[in-house]
Amino acid sequence: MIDVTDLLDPLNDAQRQAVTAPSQAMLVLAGAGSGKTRVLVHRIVWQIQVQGVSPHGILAVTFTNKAAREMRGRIEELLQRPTHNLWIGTFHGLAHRLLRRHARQAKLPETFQVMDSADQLRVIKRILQALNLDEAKWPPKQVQWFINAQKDEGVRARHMPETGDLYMRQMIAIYRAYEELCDRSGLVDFAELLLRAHELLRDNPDVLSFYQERFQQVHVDEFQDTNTIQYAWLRLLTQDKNNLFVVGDDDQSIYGWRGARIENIYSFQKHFPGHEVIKLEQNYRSTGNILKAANQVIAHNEGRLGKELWTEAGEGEPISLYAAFNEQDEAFFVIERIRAWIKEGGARADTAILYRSNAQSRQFEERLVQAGIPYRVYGGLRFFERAEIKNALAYLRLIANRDDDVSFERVVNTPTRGIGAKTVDDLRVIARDRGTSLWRAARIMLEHGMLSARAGNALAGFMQLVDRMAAETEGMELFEQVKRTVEKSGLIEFYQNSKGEQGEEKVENLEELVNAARLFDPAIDNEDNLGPLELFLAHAALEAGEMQGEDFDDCVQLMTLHSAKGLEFKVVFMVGMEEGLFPSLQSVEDPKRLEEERRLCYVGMTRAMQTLYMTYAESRRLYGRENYPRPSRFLREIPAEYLQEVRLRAQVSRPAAATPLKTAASASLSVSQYKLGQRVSHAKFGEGVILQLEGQGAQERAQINFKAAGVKWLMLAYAGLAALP
DNA sequence: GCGTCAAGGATTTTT
DNA sequence: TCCTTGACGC
Repeated sequence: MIDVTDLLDPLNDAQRQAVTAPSQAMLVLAGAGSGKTRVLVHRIVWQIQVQGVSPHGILAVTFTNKAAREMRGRIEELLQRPTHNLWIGTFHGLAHRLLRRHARQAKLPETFQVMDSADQLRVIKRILQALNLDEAKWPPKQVQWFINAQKDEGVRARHMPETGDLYMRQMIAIYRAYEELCDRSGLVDFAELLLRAHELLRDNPDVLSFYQERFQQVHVDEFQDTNTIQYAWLRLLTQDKNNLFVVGDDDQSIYGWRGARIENIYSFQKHFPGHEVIKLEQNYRSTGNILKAANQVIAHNEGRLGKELWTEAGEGEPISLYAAFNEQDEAFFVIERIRAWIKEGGARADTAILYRSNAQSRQFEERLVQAGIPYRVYGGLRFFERAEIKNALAYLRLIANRDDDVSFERVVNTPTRGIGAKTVDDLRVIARDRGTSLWRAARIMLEHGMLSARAGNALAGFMQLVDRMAAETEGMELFEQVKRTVEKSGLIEFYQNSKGEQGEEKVENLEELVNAARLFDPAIDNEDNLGPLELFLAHAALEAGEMQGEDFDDCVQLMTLHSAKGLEFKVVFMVGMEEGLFPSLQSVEDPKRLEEERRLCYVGMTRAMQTLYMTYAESRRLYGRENYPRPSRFLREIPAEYLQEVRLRAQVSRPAAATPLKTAASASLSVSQYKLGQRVSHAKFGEGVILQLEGQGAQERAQINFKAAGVKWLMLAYAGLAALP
C-alpha cells in the first residue's frame, strides 16, 4: 500500500478534495494565498503515485517560466525523483516544442526562430517603410497591438473581411504583409507560437489524437489569465476526455489588457458540463483585518464567481493610511517606516513598495539612496534583451537560419563594416520583389554584380564571415560555439574599443552569455532531436532571463502591482492611492477596466502578510505639472473599522531641500491676499501662520501651522480664513 | 557612422 | 518633467 501521508497531511479539507477528486474536468477557484500551487503539485503527484498515471501522460501549463520551474521543483521534491518526461512548461514553451516536433505539419521551416516583441516591432517598422506608410499615422506600437490582438483571437489576415473602413483595410494589409515577411524569414512571434500550435492540432487529426491520447491529465495554472487561443488549444487537447484541471481566481485577473479572457473561467463551466468546482478560501498569508478589507474592496465588482477569504490567524493590525502632502512626503514617510522596521530587526527583503506605474519608483529610489538602504527595482532590462546580447544571438541565429531577416538587419553592419542604409535598402527592395529573404537577396545582388565594388565587398565579407563561423563551429560544444561566435563576429573587439565603462560592461555581458551557454543543459527538455544551439536560441527567446540584481541581497523590493502578483511580503506599502493614478485615468471611464483596476488593488492588498500601508498624496507632480488628485475610490471602499489614519504631519519637519514649492514663481502666482508668514484664523482650527502657498485660483492651497491643531494643508477657496494683523 | 538636438509621448508585462 | 526616438549635420 502506498503511503499517502506526506501527500495529504499538509492539506486542508478543500485542498484535499481537489487533490483526490476522480479524473474529471475541475475548476479550482483558489483565492490569494490559499495554496493553489500546493494543490496543483499534490494533485499531479497523487495521480502519479496513487492513480498510477505515468508522468509521461501528464501535462502542466503555466504562464511564466518561473512558475513552471517552481512547480517542477516541488513535484520532484515530493516524488523524490526527477520528472524527465512530464511536460511542464509555459504555453509558449510548449507550443514551441510542438512546432519544433511537427514543423512540417505546422508549415514552418525546421530552422524557424522565435522573435521577441522588440524584434516584432522592428519587423513592423520595416513593413511600414516598405508600404510607404507614415509612422506618425500608423504608430508601429499600435500596429503591433492590432496584429497580436488578432492572433490572440485566432484571426489571420485572410480571415478578415475586406469590407471595413479605410483604417481597417490598411491594418489588414499591414497584417498580411507582416505575415508574409515572417513566413519568408522563418520568424515566429509570441502570439504566432500559440496560434500555430492551435492550427497544428486543429488541422492535423493524427497529431491531435496522438497528444490527446498521450495526455491523460492536463493541468493549468492561473487559468483566469488564458486568452482565447490558449483556451481553444486546451479544449482541443482535452475535448471529450473531461481531463482538464484548472486552477485560477477570477478576482486576480489583471491581464485583460493583454488579451486574457476572464470569461474563459465562466465558459469552462459551460464547456465541461460534468465539471466540479472547488473553492479554496482559507488564506495562509495575511491577517484578518487585511483579508476583510480586501474582501470588501473586491465585493464592489459584479459578476464574480464569489469567494471570501478567511484566516485562522488573528485580526492583526489595521491597515495604516497615510495622507502625504506630496509625492516627496509620501516617499519620506515610507522610507521612515522602513527604517523603523529595520531598526526593530526586520529584514529589508520583507518590505515591498508597490505602485501602479513604473514612473512612481523614482522618488522612492532617491530617498532610499539617501537613507543608504539597499533596494531592488523589478522590471528593468532583462539579460537576453540587452543590445549586445541580442547582437551576439543574431549571429548565432544566422548560423542556424540564414533567412532570419531580423537578425540579418541587426548585425549586417554591427560591428560597422561599411554596409550603410543605402545598401540595406537596396537589399530590401530586391528581397521584396522576389519574395525572398535578405540573405538570398544579397546572394542575388552579388551574383549579378548589382552593387558598387565597395558595398559588394563589404557585404560579401559579412556573408563569408557568417558562413565561415557556421562551418567552423559545427559540431562544437555549445559554449565553445557561442564563444567563437562572439569573438569571430568582432563584437568583443567592437565593445572593447568603444568608450568607457559601458563598453566594458558589454564585454562582460558577452562573457556572461558564453557562461550561460556553458551552464545551459539541453538535456532538461530535450525530448526532441534538436541541436543544442537551436535549443539555446529558443531558450534565449522564450525566457528573457532574470533581471540584473539577484535577490541574494537583503533589500527593499520595489515593483508594480502587476509584478507583485504571486508574491508576498511581511510589510507592504501601496503607494499613490489616488484617482487618476490608481485607478489609472485611462481606466475610470470603462466599467470593465475599472473592475480590473479593483482586482489589481485586491491583488496588492493580499500581498501583505502582517502590515499593510496605503498612502496617497494630496499634491503630486506628474509630467511636469502639479496635480491635486482625490484619494482613490478604493480607499473609500475599505470600511473604516479596518483603517487607521496615520497622523504624522505635526511631527514631521520637512527638510528645506525637499520643499520645491516655495519658489518665487509659486509665491507670486498667489494673487490672493495671503502671504507667507501671514497670521490667519480658521473657524475650527483656530489661529495659525501660513507656511507655504501653492496653486492658483480655485486650486490655491496653503500650508498653515495652527497653534492648536498643528500643520495642515487647506484649500483657500473653502477654508474660510480670516486674516489677522 | 556617430554625436547632437528637438520633438513627442508617458499604464500595467510575459512570452 | 524626463526619457526615448528620430532627424540632421560633420
